[in-house]
Amino acid sequence: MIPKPTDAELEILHVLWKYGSATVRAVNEEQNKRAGGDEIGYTTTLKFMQIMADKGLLTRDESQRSHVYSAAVREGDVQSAFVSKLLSSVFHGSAMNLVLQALGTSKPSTSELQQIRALLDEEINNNQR
Amino acid sequence: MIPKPTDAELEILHVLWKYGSATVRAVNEEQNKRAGGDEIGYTTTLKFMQIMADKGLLTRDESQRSHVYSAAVREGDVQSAFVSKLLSSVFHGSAMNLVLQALGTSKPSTSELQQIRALLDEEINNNQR
DNA sequence: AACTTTCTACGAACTGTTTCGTAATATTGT
DNA sequence: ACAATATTACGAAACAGTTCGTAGAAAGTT
Repeated sequence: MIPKPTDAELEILHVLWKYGSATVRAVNEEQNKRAGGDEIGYTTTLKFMQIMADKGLLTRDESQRSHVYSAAVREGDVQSAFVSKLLSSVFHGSAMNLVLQALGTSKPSTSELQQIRALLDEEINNNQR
Repeated sequence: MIPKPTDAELEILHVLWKYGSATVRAVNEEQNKRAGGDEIGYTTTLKFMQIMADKGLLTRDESQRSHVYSAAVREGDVQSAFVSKLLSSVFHGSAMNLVLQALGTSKPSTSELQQIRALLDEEINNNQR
């Protein structure tokens, strides 16, 4: 089972999922480019990436002086872990309620709704067989 | 904006949503009836309910010696807050991806899928107009 | 009235998360 | 070679969440 990342860890994972691999410096600069509020200190980013490597969320290549990190977990797996947690802790395990809430909360466009519908049809067909 | 409840607070809210209102004693007993692992101490439940009343998550009637608490937030609003947070922190704001992940993670039955599809069709029709 | 039980309030310990300062070491520029 | 800069590692402070022990007041029992 993969460890569920914290908020700060998720930010770092997003950068690494986007770029594939990166140094602490590059990740920290990307974070601060996005950041609205306070700047995130370099050593803060460093510390998290070290912790995450310990936890198994990241791998790193130490052959260069500036270590190069990569995500060790897939984005889909992390999303799945969060969805499972949310389902059990907030939705009594009902995926249907979650889906309805997601649709209600975020008003997707008609074309997105149709895409979801298409996926749903496929799913139903698979079940039938 | 309603404060996002923590895990322990959520457990208490579930009990109060179910029963409408309850004393600390009743909530604590319900929690321990469900609990798999360690018992939750009475004062632990009490402390949380006091904190939650301060935060505005609960209201309480102090006219009796045993104070009677009720949820001050609707379950749907709390679900919506969690979905919003999850969307922005894990799904880049894409409700569609969240829906797909929810369907993939939890394998709903065919009849549930059909219910969701019906809702979706309604939504699409509303948009068209 | 004295004893026991139940309740609230408060404080404090413990854990996990976030943040950064400082020290030690390596690299680069003059 | 020396100074300036960049990088890692470590430790610790600050904050939030969770858990409970103890004290004191109120109610119930004998």
